[in-house]
Amino acid sequence: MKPDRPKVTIFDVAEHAGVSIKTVSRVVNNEPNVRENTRERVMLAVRELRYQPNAAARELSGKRSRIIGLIYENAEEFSYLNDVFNGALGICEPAGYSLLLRPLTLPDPEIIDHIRQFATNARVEGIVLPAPMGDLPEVSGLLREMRIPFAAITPREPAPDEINILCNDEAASHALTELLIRQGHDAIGFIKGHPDHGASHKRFAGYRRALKRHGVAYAPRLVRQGYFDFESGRIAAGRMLDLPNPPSAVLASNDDMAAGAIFAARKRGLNVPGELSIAGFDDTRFSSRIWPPLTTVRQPIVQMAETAAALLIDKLNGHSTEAPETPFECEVVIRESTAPLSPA
Amino acid sequence: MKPDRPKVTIFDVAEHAGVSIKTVSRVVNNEPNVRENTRERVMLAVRELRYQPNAAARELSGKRSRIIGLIYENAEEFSYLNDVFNGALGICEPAGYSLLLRPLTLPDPEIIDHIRQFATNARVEGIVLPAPMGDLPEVSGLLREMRIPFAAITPREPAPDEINILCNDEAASHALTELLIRQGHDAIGFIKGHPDHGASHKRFAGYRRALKRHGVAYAPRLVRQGYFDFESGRIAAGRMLDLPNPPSAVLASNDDMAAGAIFAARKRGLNVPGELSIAGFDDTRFSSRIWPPLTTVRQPIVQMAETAAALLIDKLNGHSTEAPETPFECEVVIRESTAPLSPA
DNA sequence: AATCCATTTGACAACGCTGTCAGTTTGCTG
DNA sequence: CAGCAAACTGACAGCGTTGTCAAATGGATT
Repeated sequence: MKPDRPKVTIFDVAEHAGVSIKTVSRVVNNEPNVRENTRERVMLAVRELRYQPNAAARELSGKRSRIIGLIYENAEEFSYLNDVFNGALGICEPAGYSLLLRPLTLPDPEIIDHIRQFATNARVEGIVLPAPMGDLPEVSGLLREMRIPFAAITPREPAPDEINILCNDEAASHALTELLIRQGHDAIGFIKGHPDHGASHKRFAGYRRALKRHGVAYAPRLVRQGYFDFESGRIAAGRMLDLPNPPSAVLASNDDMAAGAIFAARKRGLNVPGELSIAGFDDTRFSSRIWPPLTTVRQPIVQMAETAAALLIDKLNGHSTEAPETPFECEVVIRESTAPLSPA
Repeated sequence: MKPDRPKVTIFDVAEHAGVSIKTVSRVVNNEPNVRENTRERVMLAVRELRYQPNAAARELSGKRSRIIGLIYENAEEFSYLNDVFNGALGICEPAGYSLLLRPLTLPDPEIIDHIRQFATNARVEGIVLPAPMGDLPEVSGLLREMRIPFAAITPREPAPDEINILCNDEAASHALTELLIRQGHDAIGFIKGHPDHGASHKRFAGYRRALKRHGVAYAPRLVRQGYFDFESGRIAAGRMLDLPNPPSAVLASNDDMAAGAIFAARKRGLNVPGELSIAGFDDTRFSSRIWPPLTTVRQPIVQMAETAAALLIDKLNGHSTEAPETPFECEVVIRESTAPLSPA
């Protein structure tokens, strides 16, 4: 059942190198106060014997599990999770940390218990909280109370001493809206995101600011509530399109809803972008693969997750957390789902 | 930095219940030979003190890490991974296991070292290998040599005493091809999948068997090599469509390539399904959200991953692994990307 | 009541590492 | 070359469990 290879322990290395186990420990953990000469001798023994420290013993003795948790909403709609996983894993791996996933289905009345159990049972040292987990006050409150360091990836105001990774959603949304206005659209529909996500509000704010700046009247009838999923986008867009004076462009708060909007347009025989321009947000994997390819906003999710993990690990290791307080930059990606307002 | 709550240890519970620590251990681990009376007393103490066994100590002493690894190909194209994660996590969680992810970028010349390190360093007890990891002989060979139990999710012939989860790819492909033939198509293109994936061969075999069975001539010019990604599907389909006598239907070995095929058709101004029927395989999340929604084959990935994890855990716990030797059933999902051959 | 097993319980030694602290060596200073 | 601080090194005690094996208990049988 278990590997047969006789386990090499710290004692074997110590003997081989002619030092005490403590010295081996020092070398392996890069602690100071070891003569260069000695260090090399130990390193050699480590390599020759292929010594791999026993993680369980380390944890038991040193109180460091080297495990980081990642709690996420288990909604299949949020395709950005893959990027989050990849980014975080890419940092944890070389830093000697393991990443433990914990999906949660929201809303979850027992969320507190679930997280508490995850934190205790899986003995995680720190936790990464991609949106919308970082937006939930009960979650961040619990972790704060449990004194478990965490890094939230969400556009909320950074709390003091807490790691918070954000990007300029508001500005990107502003830019995207501006693009549509410049293309001649003046009846621009907006599909809001899930109200519990910080990003939803930022994106809506950018839209409104752009309208105001360019003197386009804000029409509440052209704003619909969505929930970041395909279906809600399809329904919200459908309602707007069935209006007496439908919009000539629709801005959805994410790509899933934009895809829903395209679907709704197609069902009504509308040509996109000829008769209706549609833009999304996120630049998910399939945004460029549906027809027409979506005009959208690309966020550097992988980098954001990398930064979250890196800062968290720094913090766990007691380094001063030099948070980069400038938000990450989003980028408007113009594809074929948007076009200048046709004279018709 | 760390939770302040004073840790409750097995000693506290023992004292509280008036028994020895060993008895507490027995109760907590559901071992036999404890008087019912005693058991209840201990359980009570456990609950009152909210005792949670220390995983590191357990592992150090008992040699059981309760960690399962999941090694996967880090190709963003394989959206079925989310289902695999969810299925496996759903089983591991309640069984008290943690799931550790290990993405690998293929081809990886150092794959052996990477896996060896993952297995040792992360001290996993067993490993889940979704396709195409289970298809790589060096991977299964290494795990066999290291005596690490694994569960492969891939359509290969089950090795004796090894857990192998598969579904009837071949039959599903046969059914899908048959559907197109019944709709009047007799020039049906086929885009093969990545040659290193067992599924590719099964799917191609089903296609050929259906052609033969219905007396449709097999035309090598209508078969192109793809690699399961969007781009390769787009290119392969493009080549076929540019042929003097293009096919009236194209069957792609997965949905990403089918999406690529739709894209290629659109670029050439072809109406799908009016002038070209396209079908895929996998029923990924966005298959029903692109236009036209894809006719495809749905595999019960979540269930397959659940079964893989469950059987693996059974094996780790020494239970007889009653492998369900009947493959899982795929299901043809008919949507709007396929239509009867138009008389034109 | 004495005897004998089967069942139940407990004492104690691992498990492999890091923290503590004391002991040893080294390199300077005067 | 003694004297001393600073730089190294090592002995040993935990960390919280489980495995081993001996001891205690209880019930059935003489």
